[in-house]
Amino acid sequence: MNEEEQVLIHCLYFTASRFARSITKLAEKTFDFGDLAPSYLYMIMIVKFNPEITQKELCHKLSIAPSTSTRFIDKLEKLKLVTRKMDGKQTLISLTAEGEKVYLQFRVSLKNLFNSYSEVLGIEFSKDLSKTLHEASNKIERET
Amino acid sequence: MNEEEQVLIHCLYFTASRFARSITKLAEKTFDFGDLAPSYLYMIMIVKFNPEITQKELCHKLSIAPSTSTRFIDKLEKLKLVTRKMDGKQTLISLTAEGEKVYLQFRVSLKNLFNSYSEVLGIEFSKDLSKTLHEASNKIERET
DNA sequence: ATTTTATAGTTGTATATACAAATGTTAATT
DNA sequence: AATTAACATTTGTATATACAACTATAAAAT
Repeated sequence: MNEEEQVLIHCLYFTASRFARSITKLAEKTFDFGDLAPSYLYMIMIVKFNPEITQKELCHKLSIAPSTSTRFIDKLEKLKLVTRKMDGKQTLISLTAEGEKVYLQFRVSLKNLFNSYSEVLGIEFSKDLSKTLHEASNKIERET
Repeated sequence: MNEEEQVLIHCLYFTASRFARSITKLAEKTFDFGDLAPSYLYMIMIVKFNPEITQKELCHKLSIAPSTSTRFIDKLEKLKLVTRKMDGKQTLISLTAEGEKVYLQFRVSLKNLFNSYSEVLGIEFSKDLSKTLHEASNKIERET
């Protein structure tokens, strides 16, 4: 193995970005929701479990920037999947009935996605890796 | 832990994207190259180790789409860090003297980046995780 | 030799995402 | 009560990235 490869393999920034690209491609193939990219579906899920969640809290749970959340919610609102309710400084987000329906489909797709990558990477491996990444993100976000 | 968190933690698409965002932020803080985002630096490194590399090969080594490579090279060419040489269907990419200089600085920054995340995640952990992600990407790209 | 097919790269267009500056709203200080 | 500071969200703008359609070149098949 040459030096270049060594560097690429050992750089977590590089391997992590590449891995995210690979698995995003897989996710987009598996999730067939017309216009909705996978990230929107996670937002829907979080709202499902936290009705009237504040936008700030949503950002935190998804690890996205506030401006990104505004754009996501704009789109979901236009599609009539969530509603905004202003409450002083804050904005509370909830699902519409249509949003609930999409959520149910999403859960099915999630299983499919899990099966797709588990087939390639192995079930236990996938679970472990996912947990590891989750914890590593927490550490980085806490410490920086 | 509630169901929502369970789902988020176990979905590799989600944890991988989030982790990539976290570490990209760290990388952007560490790499201070004015206009050049980290990905460009990796491209420079690969060209450094493979003078006259074809664009296709570059795409493969970086796992990026051809159109993305065109845009990257456009930018690097404009900054006079690489040169294009047409050769039939193919385009060969090489570093300029200025590109070589940037490469050297980049290697220093890479060490800094490694130190940043190793401090938070641990040295061995970081190395292992990086290797794991590298291999997992390979598997996914091979099998899909 | 001409036509067809395959391959490499580019261009148009779209999207997720971010940061910085602006806006609006509540809380704190004087 | 008036001013200031803090906070939440939005808007403007930029960027990495992708796909699909296009162009240009080379290779293969007739």
